[in-house]
Amino acid sequence: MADAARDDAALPLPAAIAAALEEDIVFGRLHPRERLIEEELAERFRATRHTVRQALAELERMRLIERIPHRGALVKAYSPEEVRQLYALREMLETQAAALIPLPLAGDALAPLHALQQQHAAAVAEGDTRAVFRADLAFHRALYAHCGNLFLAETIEELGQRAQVIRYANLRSQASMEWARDEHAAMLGALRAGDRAALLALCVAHFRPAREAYLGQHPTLLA
Amino acid sequence: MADAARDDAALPLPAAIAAALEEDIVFGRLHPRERLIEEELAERFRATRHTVRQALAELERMRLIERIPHRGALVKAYSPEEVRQLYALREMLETQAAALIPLPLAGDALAPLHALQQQHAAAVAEGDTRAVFRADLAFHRALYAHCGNLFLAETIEELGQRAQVIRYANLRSQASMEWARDEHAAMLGALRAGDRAALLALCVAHFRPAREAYLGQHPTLLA
DNA sequence: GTCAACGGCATTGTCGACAATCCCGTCGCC
DNA sequence: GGCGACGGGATTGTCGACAATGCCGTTGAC
Repeated sequence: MADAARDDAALPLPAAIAAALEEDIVFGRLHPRERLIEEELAERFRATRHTVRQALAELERMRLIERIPHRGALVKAYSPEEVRQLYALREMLETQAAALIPLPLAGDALAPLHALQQQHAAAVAEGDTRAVFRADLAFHRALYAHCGNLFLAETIEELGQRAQVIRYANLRSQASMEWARDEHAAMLGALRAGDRAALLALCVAHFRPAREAYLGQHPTLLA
Repeated sequence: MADAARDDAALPLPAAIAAALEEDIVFGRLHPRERLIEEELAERFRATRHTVRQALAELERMRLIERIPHRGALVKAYSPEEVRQLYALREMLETQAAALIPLPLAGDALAPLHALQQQHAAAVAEGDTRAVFRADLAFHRALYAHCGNLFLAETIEELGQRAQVIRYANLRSQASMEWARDEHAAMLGALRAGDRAALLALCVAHFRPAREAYLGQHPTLLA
């Protein structure tokens, strides 16, 4: 079990608890199938059980946990086949979205993306994995927001959330974080240059490795 | 405001309330922007406010309503531009899914679909719009379940739910219900014959009209 | 006459306590 | 010795009451 609540004060309490648990799941401090007990969490976060309950509902909405009536909440586990299907859909959507981004991207549209990329790079440099995680999410959201279709962008984000355990398993290796950083930079270059083919290739190449690594590491996870 | 709770007993109470409200929204008994007041609903469904709250959370998850903290729940409204984007994504996903269904579909895979189509046809014959609505949902879910990608099927269903107000605005016209029925039959034919081109054409043609009708009818709905 | 501050009312959000459910070890019967 | 019924303990679900919030009409000052 992980350490106590991080002070993400300022955001509503249930959201803060959900965020903390989300990180616990992403960073493997809570493993698939592990049970989440409301009262324990309430104590850990010094909140009422009611508040914890709301946080669990939020995590269920994000599909990071599964709740079985009268039985409680489990960290969700994906079978290799599910991972393959999830990634197939993500690839299809992200490819489509990348194809829809107007190119070249105007300078004032590029600036915020660039700022996010810098944030990500800084977090990588400091080895602050939590910040890397958040910055990476923000970068990808901002990137696909430019596809011009609100629903497509939302769907991509939701599926990305579901895949978090897989996507961010590599946050333990400095090398792969640096890889991601450099690919982000390359994407910005393609956006600026208006090089559609390069952008598409980068988007696909960007998330394939995580899938492979996960499937290699959990070869026969039954579920 | 609509009439009292329908006896969808047997399913958990919050789900039953959510289903009833869902139908109210789909059939236009609750219009976009209309406010949902917890206590009124509690009285109407003879449930506690707590139960109603859960139902609202469920409807929010389905994106049929919007909840603003301390201000309550509103039936969600879509601007014409949002409708266009939503439909663009739906078209893309349903086309892809239809392209992935293995053809021709084996007989024992066809049978359940056929049964659902019959249910739909029966409901159309009786003019039971509620049943038509439910049967149509079931038919499409079963159809796209055959695409072989769980997540794609789920995503299609979720986006379909979000589009319900648009999709089912035509349930007030007997003619369009009969149209839908005939198209379902044609889809089954294409599945059986293994005619991919026909299947794709049907899937696209099947939901375009609802979009046009909605956009025509709500020409400048601000939002 | 206009505008800002106040206060009452409708509504939503949270709490603590209690009820319902399920898992699992124990007992008794065959 | 195996197996089903029973029951205790842990855990989740629900309730009624109370607190917090925001809207809106009213008031009063300038």
